[in-house]
Amino acid sequence: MSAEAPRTRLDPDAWIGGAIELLAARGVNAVKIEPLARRLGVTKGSFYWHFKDRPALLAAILARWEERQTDLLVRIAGHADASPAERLRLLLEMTVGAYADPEFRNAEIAIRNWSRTDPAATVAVRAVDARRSVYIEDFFIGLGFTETAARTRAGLFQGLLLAEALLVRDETAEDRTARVGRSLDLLAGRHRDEG
Amino acid sequence: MSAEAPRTRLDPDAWIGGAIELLAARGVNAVKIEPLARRLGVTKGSFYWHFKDRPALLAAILARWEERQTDLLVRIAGHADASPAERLRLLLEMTVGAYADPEFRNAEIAIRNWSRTDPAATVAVRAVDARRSVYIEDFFIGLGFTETAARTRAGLFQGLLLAEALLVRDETAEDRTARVGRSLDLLAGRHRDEG
DNA sequence: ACCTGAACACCGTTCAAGT
DNA sequence: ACCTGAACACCGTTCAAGT
Repeated sequence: MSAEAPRTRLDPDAWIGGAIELLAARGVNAVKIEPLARRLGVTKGSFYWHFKDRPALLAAILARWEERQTDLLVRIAGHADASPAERLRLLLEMTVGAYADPEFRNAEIAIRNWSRTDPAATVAVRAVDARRSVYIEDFFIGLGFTETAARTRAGLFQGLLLAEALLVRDETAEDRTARVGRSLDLLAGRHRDEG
Repeated sequence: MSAEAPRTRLDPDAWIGGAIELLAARGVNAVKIEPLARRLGVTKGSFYWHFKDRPALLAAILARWEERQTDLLVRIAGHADASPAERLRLLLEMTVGAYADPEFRNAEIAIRNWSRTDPAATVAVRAVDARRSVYIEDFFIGLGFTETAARTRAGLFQGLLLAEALLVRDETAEDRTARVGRSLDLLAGRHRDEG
């Protein structure tokens, strides 16, 4: 019935979504109430209706990230037809590759660095890493490695995950894909790269 | 001749040193003029005698880091008696391990995250990574791998470097050392961890 | 040559008041 | 139920003035 311009009325999710965009683009410290309010078309005072303060917003971001990472492992588990090696590749591509959730692909490293200085972020990262570790180790055990060997290789896989997210490389997309493929083959015990 | 209390008079290096402490402890965005001035016992106004502005201080930090990383590669090259595998372990330990320069050990990841949002930091990180890559690849080539295989393994080694710097693990120091040892053995082509 | 002190702009937080 | 607007504290930057 109303003919007036749509008044901007927000819910906490809208603030969290906007906050994650800022986080991914420019780090935790760019997640500021006033610029965020401007982006959302409201005054900064209204933020405090939805959240107690800035730390409460940051906690909500972490909760959303943890949820998403857990979902991801569940989704991969759903690929009943995929081999352990294919699941590893899926995990890599869904975390840092082309199939990664764009909302979080760039947020991953921002969150990881944030965790160096904020105990709340440390807890979230530790939880996600621990879940990933168990998952990845199980893959390698599924490939026939001993528990010790699986832990070693899982550590290297997680390193690869981080390196792909973090390192700036002068490399074409094809070269990257090929190199990642050889890396996974190496970790999985095949040695196609030796030739 | 003067009997007065030592007046606090600083040079640019003193500001850079204090800035790196803040960077390592709490990230780039904690490198703020006013708190830094307080730590150094002067007023913030005096900062602008030594530096044009905050970006100029940040640029000086990056220059110092690049210098240090280059020095590190040179120092390792000086270990004429060390095998390629031992050099890799040295690089790892001097970058993230117990032998790392304490001024920069914690700054490493802070700088890397910083590079996601600041082009000047991107340039510095890219330069350091490129130099490290060449160096590490040469180690693997020295171990008898083809260029392609060396590049693959160098990528995994850099990942390991990042993982050790970044990941929060529930692991004793002994377990960590053993796992890192097995990781290096695996990358170097030995397979002691299979047993 | 280096530092102080006062000034102004920007963001976090609060809160009384609006709709 | 959600938003505005004004208020106050903190940090970046400038600059005239001190020693």
